[in-house]
Amino acid sequence: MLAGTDRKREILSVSQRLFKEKGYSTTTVREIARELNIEPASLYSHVHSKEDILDQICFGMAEKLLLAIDEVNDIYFDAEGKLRMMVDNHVGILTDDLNAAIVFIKEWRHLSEPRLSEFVRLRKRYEQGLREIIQTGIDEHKFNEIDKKFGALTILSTVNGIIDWYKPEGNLKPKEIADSLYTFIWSGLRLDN
Amino acid sequence: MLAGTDRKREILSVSQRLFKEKGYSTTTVREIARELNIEPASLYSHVHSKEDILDQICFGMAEKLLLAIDEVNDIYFDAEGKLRMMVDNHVGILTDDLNAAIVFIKEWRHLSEPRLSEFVRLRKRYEQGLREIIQTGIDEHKFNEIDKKFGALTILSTVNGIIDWYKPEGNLKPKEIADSLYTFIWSGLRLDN
DNA sequence: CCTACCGATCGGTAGG
DNA sequence: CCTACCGATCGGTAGG
Repeated sequence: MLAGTDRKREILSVSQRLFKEKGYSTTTVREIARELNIEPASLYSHVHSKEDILDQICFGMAEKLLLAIDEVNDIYFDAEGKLRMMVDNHVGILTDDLNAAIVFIKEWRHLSEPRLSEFVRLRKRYEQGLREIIQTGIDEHKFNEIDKKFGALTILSTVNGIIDWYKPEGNLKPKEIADSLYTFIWSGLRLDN
Repeated sequence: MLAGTDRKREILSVSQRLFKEKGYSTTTVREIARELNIEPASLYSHVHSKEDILDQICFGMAEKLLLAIDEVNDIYFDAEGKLRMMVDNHVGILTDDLNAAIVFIKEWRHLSEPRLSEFVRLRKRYEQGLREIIQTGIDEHKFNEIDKKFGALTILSTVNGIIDWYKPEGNLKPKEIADSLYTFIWSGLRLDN
């Protein structure tokens, strides 16, 4: 299977949690190994390097999000539908794998070249997808002639912000968060009329 | 003076830039020293430790922001005025010292106890100030009965998001950014009528 | 998956 | 602000 062996998935899972708690740089391969009750050297049978782990977390999330936004822009035709589904997908993907999402958003810059540039390219493609949604709204005379880049980045930081406070065991469910955020963003962009 | 000697301010300035570029953990005291053309050991005449540098950056920004939001809640009486001035202050403080702002927002968790807890307390006080603004709007029947905590955190991530793309040499000035963000947030929270 | 190990580098101190 | 230095720890490899 694509996700690798059981052991490999365990390594990724433990690493995500540690990278989230202490940051990538501060987490040591010794800590990861200890949580798995194996020797540090044994990790290297499953991953090429510490950065390899970060790489798989970051690109895994990036691919999920890109797939989702491409689907939105393929299927929906009006801005309202596009925005609603985009926010719903985005919140769903982040909350579904919160540790990975936090690492993806906060630790990607510790990737080294050439993967760093490849990652930045994927992120730009996502922003481009967001701009397409905003452009649809402008064409429909629903949105202000807002600077599309400004709008895309503002939407992104608004939805990504949930990772700092979302708690799976809390009473605010992903679907409700997505609904609130959609309303907030839609109203914020909407032309007054 | 409060900011310390010239040399100390140079150390903070160089550290802010390096912490922003590479993250706190990945930056070494040797790199900081090299940029100042001194030996690593010489840094310790001006700061107690590497963490001491991070401490001063994080608490410096926190104090500026707290002072500003307290002023807003003291002076302005209606939600529109409060929100407008809060966004303006917040964007102004972040953009005025962008490197420090980025470190403040992204690296504070590398503080160790007991300073870490003190920092978190300051951040909670700021969120409390934001909730006070939202409450004012609810009392005036301008805002939806939005969950105040959700609203405060969403506002925060929306305004903080600018640090990821703001460029001092760009054509979008802090005042314009603040105006756009204010409109976005105000409309997003506003009751439809 | 383990034992045994390595070169590099880390933050920081002593003493001037 | 420098010279000289230290104990600790890092990511990773060889070889089984």
